[in-house]
Amino acid sequence: TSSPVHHDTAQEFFTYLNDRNELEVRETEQYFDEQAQTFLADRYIRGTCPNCGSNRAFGDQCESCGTALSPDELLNPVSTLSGAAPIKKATTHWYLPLNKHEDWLRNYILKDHAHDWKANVLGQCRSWIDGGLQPRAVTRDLDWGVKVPVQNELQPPEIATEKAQPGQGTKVLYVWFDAPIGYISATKQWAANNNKDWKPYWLDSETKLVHFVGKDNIVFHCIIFPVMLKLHGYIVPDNVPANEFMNLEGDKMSTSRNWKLDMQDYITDFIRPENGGPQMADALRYYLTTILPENKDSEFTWKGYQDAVNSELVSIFANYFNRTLVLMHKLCGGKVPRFHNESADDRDRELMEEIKQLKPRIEGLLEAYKFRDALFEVIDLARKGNRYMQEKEPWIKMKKLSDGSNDAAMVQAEIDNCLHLCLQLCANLAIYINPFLPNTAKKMCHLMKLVDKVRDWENAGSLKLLSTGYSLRPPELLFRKIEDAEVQLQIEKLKKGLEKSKMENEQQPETKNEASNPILAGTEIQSLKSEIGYDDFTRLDLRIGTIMDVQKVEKADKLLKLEVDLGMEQRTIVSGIAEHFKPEELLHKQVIVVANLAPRKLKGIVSEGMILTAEEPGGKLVIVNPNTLAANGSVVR
RNA sequence: CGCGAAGUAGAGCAGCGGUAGCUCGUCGGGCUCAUAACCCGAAGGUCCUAGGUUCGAUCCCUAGCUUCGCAACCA
Repeated sequence: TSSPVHHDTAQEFFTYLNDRNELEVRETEQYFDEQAQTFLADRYIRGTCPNCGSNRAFGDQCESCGTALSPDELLNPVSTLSGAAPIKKATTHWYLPLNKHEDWLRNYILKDHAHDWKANVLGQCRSWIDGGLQPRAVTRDLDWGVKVPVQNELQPPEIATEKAQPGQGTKVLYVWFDAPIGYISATKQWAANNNKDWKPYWLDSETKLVHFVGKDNIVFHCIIFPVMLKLHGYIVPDNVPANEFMNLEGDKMSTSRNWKLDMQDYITDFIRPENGGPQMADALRYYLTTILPENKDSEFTWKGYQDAVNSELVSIFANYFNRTLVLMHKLCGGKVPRFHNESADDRDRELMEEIKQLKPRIEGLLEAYKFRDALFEVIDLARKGNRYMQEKEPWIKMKKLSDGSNDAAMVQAEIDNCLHLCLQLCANLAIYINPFLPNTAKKMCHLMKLVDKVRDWENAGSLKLLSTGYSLRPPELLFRKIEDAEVQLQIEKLKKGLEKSKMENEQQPETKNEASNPILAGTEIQSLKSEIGYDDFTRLDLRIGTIMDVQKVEKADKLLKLEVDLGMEQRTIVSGIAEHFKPEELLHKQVIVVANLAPRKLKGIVSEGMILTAEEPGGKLVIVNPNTLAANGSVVR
């Protein structure tokens, strides 16, 4: 989204809508925090509720009485960023009037797609639409991002008078508006690179647009982006089969905490030629597909990975392929035996039927976005192959043959038929598995000396993929197994990474952040506040304290109630850090306390001070504390 | 009482009014061509809890509990 193509596309998109009056311009007075030099989101403003008198109401809603508010109604507003009283400032923004499109959205989602969208997606959308759609601002006052392509006539008046500060000078497209347009600009770029026309991909009604997203992304892809697309005359999503979340070894994945699967590590440990080769990428693909969180959150565990790979992918699928090829070399001299139609029995015909019928079945599952089930069907076909072979027992028949059985011709025909069918099944498996495990399919075809074209989906179900007399390469294993030690190693690595990130965070704040949008990278470091005098500084009374007790505050996600020993006294401090620290992590830790901050009630508890934390660009909090133990009550300056 | 989704065998998941299923794991047996692989069989479940509707509820309704998301101008 930082490329010129994207900037052009996003600006064109904006201009197109703006020129057709599909956007509303509103000049609003918004609260502005002079210290933080930023306009304040409703939620960043607190004050006294005009309804119940609670002094902890937010700009949009009072937590105490539940009344919906607007920031203007608050008495004594305070910025939660700096603690200062914000001032009012005029600013102009463009809004996308989602409310005007409610009827269209109802038809589009709740009627047209009532039966082919997933329940969680429909539920989420219904909740949004029924909740009343509001115009959404598509621009923001920032000094980075895609500039709003409009001349100065709509720039707010304060620009001329105030000295230039970051965050004031320019209007940019707000991230959520410009990010999905990235899909379009990416298409343009790709088309340019490949000598294609990008237009049909976004304009032809035959094109099917499908967004594969996580559950947190549903409303953007189902409501907001479709409205934008419709207004610009582009096609709208045909489906948004949102997945739930995948966790890792019992905890949420997090880049900043190093609790993640690192691709580079996986490549080093598994995919390097000496460690398994490209098939091991497929091993990961396999496991990930089997735990796809299609209906509920799922969990990646290395043990689960090992089990899935070893006992399903290797033991059932790859082993079937391997034993077939080995047996063929042993019993049929490395060539595909002929199929004796006259000797075929019901069991043979049953298997042939199953091979054929799998094609429509998998197609149906893929069309319904049931990838997990589709892959299961492929493995199940290999399972059927194993069963078939077990029942036919060609190796026993071969013994009979060498023992000088009387009807040798018939026995030979049975062996031929069994292996012929097993081989055709192998070729089919390569085609069926190709959409899921491409590297594996490729290797299978290589071993069977099949050209790339054979892997085309149209060939699935055919029983004539390998012709009689065709000689095949000597068998090679498709995958290696995952050893217990490797699983241990990966888990150790994970834990070490977590420790390491903790250490690093304690020593020095990291600069990397979790934002996926490149525009956000490196730009979240807050600009400096305005200069203050030494006197201002001395007004702060900072003290060393030790946390003696930690409790979660009831019915509050973010609050922890801390008992802090300040030497001369013990203070109760309520801090909004529950999402970043577990109570036991904080117990007995030293902290720096703002000791002379006016007491304040939070969730009914009087908080007598504030503990200092550092906020990293990614939003992660780090406790600020003395390098070595210091006496409680020590003055910090 | 903000909204949505989820809670089913040790684990991962299907099912969604009529004898509770699948994969893996466990146990027992068979086979030996195959990466100790394959095949057959068995054990293992108050289908979150409590009420209700029904001839009958895992499934429908109500309430509650737990988990995860969304909502607080974060895509």
